[in-house]
Amino acid sequence: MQEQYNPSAIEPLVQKHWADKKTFEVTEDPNKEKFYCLSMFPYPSGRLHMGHVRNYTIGDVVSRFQRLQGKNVMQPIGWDSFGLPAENAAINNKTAPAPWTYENIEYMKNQLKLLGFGYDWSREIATCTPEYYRWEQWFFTKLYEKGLVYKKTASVNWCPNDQTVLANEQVIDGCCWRCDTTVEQKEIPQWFIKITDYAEELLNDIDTLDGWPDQVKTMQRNWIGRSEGIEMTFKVAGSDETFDIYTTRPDTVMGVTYVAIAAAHPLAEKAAETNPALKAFVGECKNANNTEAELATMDKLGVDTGLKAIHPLTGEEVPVFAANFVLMNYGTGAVMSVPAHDQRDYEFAKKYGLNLKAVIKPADGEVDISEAAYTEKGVLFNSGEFDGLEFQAAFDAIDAKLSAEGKGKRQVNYRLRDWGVSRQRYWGAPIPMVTLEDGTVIPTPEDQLPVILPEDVVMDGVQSPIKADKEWAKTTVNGQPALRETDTFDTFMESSWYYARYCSPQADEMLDPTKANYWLPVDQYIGGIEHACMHLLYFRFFHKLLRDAGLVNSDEPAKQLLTQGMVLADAFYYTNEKGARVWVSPLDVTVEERDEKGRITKCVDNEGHELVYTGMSKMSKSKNNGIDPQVMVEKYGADTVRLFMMFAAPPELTLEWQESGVEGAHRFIKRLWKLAHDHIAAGPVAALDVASLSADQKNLRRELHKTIAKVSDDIGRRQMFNTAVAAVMELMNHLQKASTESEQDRALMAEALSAVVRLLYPITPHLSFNLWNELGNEGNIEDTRWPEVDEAALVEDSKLIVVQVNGKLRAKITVAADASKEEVEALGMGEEQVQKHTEGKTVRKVIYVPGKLLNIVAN
RNA sequence: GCCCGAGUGGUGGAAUCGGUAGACACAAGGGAUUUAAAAUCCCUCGCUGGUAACAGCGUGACGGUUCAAGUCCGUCCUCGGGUACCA
Repeated sequence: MQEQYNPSAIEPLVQKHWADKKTFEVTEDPNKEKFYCLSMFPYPSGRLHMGHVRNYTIGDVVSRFQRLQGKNVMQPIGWDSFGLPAENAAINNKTAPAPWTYENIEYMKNQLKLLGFGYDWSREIATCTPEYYRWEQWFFTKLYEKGLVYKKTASVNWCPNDQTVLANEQVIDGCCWRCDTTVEQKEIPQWFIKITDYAEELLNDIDTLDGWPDQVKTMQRNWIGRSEGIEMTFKVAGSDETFDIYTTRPDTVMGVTYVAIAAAHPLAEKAAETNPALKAFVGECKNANNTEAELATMDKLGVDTGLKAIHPLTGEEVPVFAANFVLMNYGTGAVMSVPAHDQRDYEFAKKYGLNLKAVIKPADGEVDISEAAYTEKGVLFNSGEFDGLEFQAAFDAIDAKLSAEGKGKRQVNYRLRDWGVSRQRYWGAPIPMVTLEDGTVIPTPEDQLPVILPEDVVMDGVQSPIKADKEWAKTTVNGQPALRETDTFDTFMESSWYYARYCSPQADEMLDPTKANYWLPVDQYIGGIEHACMHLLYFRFFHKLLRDAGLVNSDEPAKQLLTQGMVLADAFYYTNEKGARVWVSPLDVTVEERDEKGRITKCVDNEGHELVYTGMSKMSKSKNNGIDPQVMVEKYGADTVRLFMMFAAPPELTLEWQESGVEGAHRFIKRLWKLAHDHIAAGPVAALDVASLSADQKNLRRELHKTIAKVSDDIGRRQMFNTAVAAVMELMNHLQKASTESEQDRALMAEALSAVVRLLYPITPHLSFNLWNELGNEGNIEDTRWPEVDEAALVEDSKLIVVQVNGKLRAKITVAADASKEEVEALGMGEEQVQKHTEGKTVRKVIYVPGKLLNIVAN
């Protein structure tokens, strides 16, 4: 054994061993409990970043821990390889998206291997290959046949200068990111999948996701947004036209003083024909960006259409406004407005001089709407026959009346909208639909799948190559000429079922149900919280679609979910002669001065520029503060990088990259290596005889077994890897101070080191792989079992009791483990500090938490 | 705007079910070792007062519940994630 710890010597050898022995390749084994551990697969952007390293280290820790629990662990990896960045990179580098993507995959694959992740590489998939996306295309045609797919027009961001569709990300302050032209909205036909058919089940089944964080479950519930309300019909005065509105506050319906309709509503468009001001407004609204954030924060504008609507209950006529905050695509395209009881309506009414009519008041007082709307639920007044009713009674009564008159009905609505899967981009899976000469649209027949995306293309930066090449779309279906769909799928399609494909990655069908049902559901899924609503909802939705297609037999795709936080780093800049900020990589920064607390007060870069330190921010290109994992692995070794990542923060919080912390992790590993080396160098060890241990030895052994219990719980149940590492560090501090003189001292050290090496194995597998054999153990550490707790070693003869007076700590006493409350109280009262603080007071109450705390309440 | 989180020493964080606030690290300061340095090892380290014993204060802010609150409740502030075509 080498005296010095040298990761660059051991890590490649261990990695080669894993590759040669195919240690992590697994097959279905009905005799073993399975464990499917899945990390969200990466987009092959070029190089691994620290966010990936964090995600995959967590996955590897869980996988290796479960393996030592004796389970049949599958941990696959692949590439989410369709997407927008490949198109941009292709344009910039004058190449095509495919070769750029495949090169990135090769590079990043090597980086993953350097980090020592225990993947079953035989299951690797890339979603941009026809072998993968053909089944997605096939499945889409099956959904179409089931009636779960439909086509409708929907708006996209359109740059009139580039003649191209832009993603939301490519629209900056309403303008094209490339040419700065004002972006317009354009209605085009697109494909949708009816996720709303599953809204109720997706909502209800959240209750079964016991292993998911409450945070994610709450976000999904709100995203689906079930509401109960009433849909009612308004007539347009002096015409036969009607329109519907939906409200969750039917109790306020008597307070309606106007209605608002979308600018794109047929009624508004018709009225605009004879109303120039309205026509101008309708035109403006067409070009407004319609992201939710923008809609909610923009100025609420409207124009009177001149139309009057007839209130379905009072028969009164109220004005109809066209408004920019009502969208034709969402809901019915019209809303009733109750300015007295809705803040948005209140502000709108004040702006346009519309009436307010208060109809709800608090049960115990009067309503005041002089400053703001009264939005609480209360008691109805000013509402004729409904006066005096409370919310639910009013809801029921108004529903009954509207239903009886055929003017409305009770309805459950969802905020969730159907999933638009069409993208007007090249680098994605072609949507397998064709249009026949007579205009009929049908799915691509199964024997013509996959619809292959050509890879040898030239990106002109404007149009998708399969749209630019007019020949590509031409095909023949059932002997008739036909045109292929040239839109591609949203890349969320690929990431919605990859977890199932991993179970049978080479199957000549979408998936092999026998294999899928062995491995699924995923036992542990790990990824960023940013996916809480979209990816994780599509993922759950797709699983139900697979189930209803008879391909899997479970209801949910993943039992347990862990959402990891971001990775931040220090950011520094200086201002150059032109006044621009030049961001300097933290690796090129030298700290010259610190204040008395150790805070940075002066730092410079390699060229001597004095820098401004801006604190921690998310690792990004724009701030030049990304730390390359590969550089860190080369400098410290993979085990150190992994250990630091797991130790620096709990997995769900943001993690601050501190190189001094990495050095600390490295020092710890070196201390362990030295302790093991010195122990081994001292020669053979006798068997441990627990009965003969001294008091000190017993205490040390208790620390050891407490640590085993804590680390097992921290990794296995709590997923607090940081405290698991801290516990091992604490144990190591004890071990380093322990005597090694007697035979039993050394026997105890052998037990401890063999346990420590296994406790750290999930986090530092290369180190543990080595030390396991160096310590004289036969076989590979992968085939051993997690250390067991000796309950007998945990027993304590005495307990430390905290003594408080009125909740303030005054003394600590040690009592026999089986001491009674009376004995503890007597001992506690006898303490000098307790006497002092109870002097002249009467003891009112004594609270005793057995084995822990005594609180004496006195005044 | 709306939905969801987070906020604890100089710093990252710990405190698992309401019961000792600051585990474990990092940084800083002091010391040992060394010709010297690196490395390593030892000590100190929330704030205020005090030589000390000790006392008071202290978990974003302000209130509340409780024998006891970082933890529960209410109001607010700041930062982060999402907001349906970034992945």
